[in-house]
Amino acid sequence: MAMTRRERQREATIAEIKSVARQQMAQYGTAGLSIRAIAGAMGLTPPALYRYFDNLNELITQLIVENFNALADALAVARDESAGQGGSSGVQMMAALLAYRRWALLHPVDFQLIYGNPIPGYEAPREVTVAPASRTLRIFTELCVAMLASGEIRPTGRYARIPPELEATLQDSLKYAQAPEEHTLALYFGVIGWPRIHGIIMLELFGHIGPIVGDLDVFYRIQVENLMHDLGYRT
Amino acid sequence: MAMTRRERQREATIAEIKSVARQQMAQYGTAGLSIRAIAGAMGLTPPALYRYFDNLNELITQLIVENFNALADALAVARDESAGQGGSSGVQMMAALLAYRRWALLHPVDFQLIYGNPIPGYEAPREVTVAPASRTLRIFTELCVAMLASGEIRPTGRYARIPPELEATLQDSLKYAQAPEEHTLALYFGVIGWPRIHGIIMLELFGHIGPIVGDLDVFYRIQVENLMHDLGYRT
DNA sequence: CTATAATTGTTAACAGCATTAACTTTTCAT
DNA sequence: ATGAAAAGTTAATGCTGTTAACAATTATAG
Repeated sequence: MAMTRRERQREATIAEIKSVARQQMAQYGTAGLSIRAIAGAMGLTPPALYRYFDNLNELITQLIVENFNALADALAVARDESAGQGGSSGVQMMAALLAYRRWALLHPVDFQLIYGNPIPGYEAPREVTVAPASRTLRIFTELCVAMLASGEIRPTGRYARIPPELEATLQDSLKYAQAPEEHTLALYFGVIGWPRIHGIIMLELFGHIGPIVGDLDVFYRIQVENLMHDLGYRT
Repeated sequence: MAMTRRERQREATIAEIKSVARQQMAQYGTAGLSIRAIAGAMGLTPPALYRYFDNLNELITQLIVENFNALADALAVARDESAGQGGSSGVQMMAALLAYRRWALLHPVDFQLIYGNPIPGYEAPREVTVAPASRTLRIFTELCVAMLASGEIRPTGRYARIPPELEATLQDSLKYAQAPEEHTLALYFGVIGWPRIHGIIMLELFGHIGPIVGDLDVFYRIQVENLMHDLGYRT
């Protein structure tokens, strides 16, 4: 890992580019992402940036990857903090679910960059983004595994078993992720739960439900509790 | 409503602009929205379009309004068709919920235009978009009113009563919409249910859950049924 | 220590974008 | 038929990403 002086310099410049890009976006929205603006803020001429990125899309892609990772990290931190305070798997799960929204509200532009339609004409290359993008769901799923194992969640009724039409594909997904087959129900709970909270945040970010329900902190917390309840969580 | 010949011509031109804009967007994504491209396709010079729209943003805004209305219309049609076939309120509700996704899949770009971050640097003026944007939630809410009134939905447990912290604001929202106060629970169900299906579609559109669950038609249908079940719907 | 190569940066230019101003043509109404 | 209103054009401004050609800097090998 020994880096020459120049390599370190280069890494620093790349980091600065991303940092400035992030600032610009936070200030002016996803529209603020402009090669010329970044270069200007760094005291460079625009073409200089092309020594560090093939083009603007590549820069965006790297920002997206970092955002996916930052979100997943935030979830992991929230989970671990909860665990450190002796929180059960269910408590950890709720902590992670709350962290999902907290991160989205703290970094609305970054959240839109990964879960909205970031830049017109730009399509994120799946082969690069899939892995970091999957981390979020995996965290939720793993917590579901723990909750099922500990019996904190005792699913009943419709939620007690996986819909047969979906079971095969879900199991394949687990195989692909090298996870044990018994986790299928947990994965199902993951893909059920994730969109439930994601939709709230999406609509909140664009102001579609805020004015109606008023206190979105409370609303979100209750929906998290509703989700846990529906999955069979009993306090 | 008597229109002069010139007024009719003008309306036709405006309609053509929007139509071409829609085509361009459907083909090249939200990025395809370009004054020059539209003008080119119409055999006009770019500045000519400024006789019909103050600027590109205004055109986008009008497209957004039309999209909100088109989506709500699609829901209403689905609901009415179901009603015409003797469907109960619950069946109508599920028809509307399925229509929400169907419209999104049929018009992915239009859906992103209203529920994603459409164009960088563009922010939809709320005073114009709020009304058409609210129609969707209203349709869901009204169906919840009907389901509650007919007893098709008998909410239990957590869903039996509105969280006290939210009740006041929800009632205010009803007053604003000149709806009777007894509909508060229905409105609550609306703001619960809408994000639940919205999140699925958002994640589906960006390819985040498709590969995992496989058959999204089935997955979505089951989640609609889960939602209905959680709200207290018993077949 | 010097010469050579690699790296980093610059200037100039191209093509595309939205938008405005000034001017011309077309169309309608008095 | 005349004059006003509407529609469309050309020319220009100032943005954008990107490329090519060239200059300066920096590291490495002899």
